[in-house]
Amino acid sequence: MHDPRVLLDPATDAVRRLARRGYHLDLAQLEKLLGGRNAAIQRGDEARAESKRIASAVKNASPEERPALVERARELKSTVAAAEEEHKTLEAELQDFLLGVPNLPADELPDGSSDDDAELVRTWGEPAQLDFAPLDHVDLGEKLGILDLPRATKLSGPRFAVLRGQGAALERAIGRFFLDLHTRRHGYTEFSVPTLVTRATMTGTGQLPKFEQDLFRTEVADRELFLIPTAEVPLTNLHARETLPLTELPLAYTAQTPCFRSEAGSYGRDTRGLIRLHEFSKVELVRIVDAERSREELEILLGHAEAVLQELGLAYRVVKLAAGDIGFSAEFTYDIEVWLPSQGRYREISSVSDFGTFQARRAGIRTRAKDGSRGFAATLNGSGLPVGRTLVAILEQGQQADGSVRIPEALVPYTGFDVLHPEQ
RNA sequence: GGAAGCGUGGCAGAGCGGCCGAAUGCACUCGCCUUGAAAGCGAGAGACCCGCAAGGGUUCGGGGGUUCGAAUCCCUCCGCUUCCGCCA
Repeated sequence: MHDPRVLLDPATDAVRRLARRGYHLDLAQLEKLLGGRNAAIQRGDEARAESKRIASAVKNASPEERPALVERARELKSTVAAAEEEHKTLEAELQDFLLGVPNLPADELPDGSSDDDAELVRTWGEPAQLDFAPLDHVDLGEKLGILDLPRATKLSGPRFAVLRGQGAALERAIGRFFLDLHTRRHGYTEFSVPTLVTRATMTGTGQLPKFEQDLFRTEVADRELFLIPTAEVPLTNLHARETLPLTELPLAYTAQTPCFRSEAGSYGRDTRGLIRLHEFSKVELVRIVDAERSREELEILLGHAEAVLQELGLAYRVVKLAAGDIGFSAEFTYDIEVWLPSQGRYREISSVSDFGTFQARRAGIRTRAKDGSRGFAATLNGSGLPVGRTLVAILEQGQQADGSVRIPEALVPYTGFDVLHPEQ
């Protein structure tokens, strides 16, 4: 959420910047809502101030003047009530308006609105030259006996997966490897957090109110809870409505959680395999930092996500997303894309974003400097990494002519095996 | 699910319907002292909103009510604690 005054400030250039992501900002409407709200607050405050003066005058008033004072105080009550009513209405309208305004894309991002418009930052590792036709992860997984999609569909419908035997063990190993790397080498604190959260929590990070159709929603009795689409939601909101001393930042948090996504609107896309599921496991990285330093922190975070792929020896590239392609709450996003031999191209495996103070304003994550001055923190997050898509990359990049798959060396201590062999 | 109790500032903890935004202690900030630190001494400081400012308003779990006036009285919701039941 934005500070309305910042949006209205011509120096912000908000209309042009939001237009880059296809959002039309109605400045006139915003001005009207803000002005009306402030005027109502003023009126209420003035009337209330007079009430207070009268109230304290009453007890020292002579019996003759008392009735007039009490009468005047009674009148003021309705003035206050009316002003408050108007304030409440306009406040709600203003909030609705502001909650729907996306974050301002950073000027450094390329123009455009699709992943084709992304700008290549760097590539790492060489896509292996295979002297055989590569299988995709579904065929590999089935031949190896570690993946059972038909039975997943039997249990839950499309877009779910069952991993079996060494496949399940591999998933567990990958998650542990990620967490160990981030906690031991990158300094993250590991959390175990709820995967069902309230509407307010979802609003804090920007999933609500706009993207309810993307979420799984539960309702038991009169209680409504949402399944998290990413651990970003609980991790970032851990400090909602808190004031953090600047000296305690940056905070670096990580958690492995299941992630639930409705994938509404992606019918027919990536219907095969583990790429796009309603439920998948992911290790998420969240940083809560001094807003002054957010862009530097983004580079640090990106490095942490990249380190995972480097440790695994998986070829990937980093791209800077186009201004029109970044998420609602983001102002700057890098995507990390991993090489998939079966598709002959790079596919997104991690998204690393700087949200500036956008989420912090929604969630109320404040900072206090040593001199007492106050502000909002910046929040960042990145996948570090999703387990399923990593498994896909490991299978596909590690496949050999005989149908076996080499397990990355770094993972072997976690798996206890270094090769997966096809079942006969 | 049943019974009882409790919700005050970062924490602990006072608080007669007006003199309470709220005592006190700890923590905090800034000085002094010290080679440095601790201790000690002194000073300061809650948060949020409107306002260029002066200033004003809100805030004692949330909401509603009584009253000219409520942290203080009433209703209601929420949360927490303890006991019982059930349960992983």
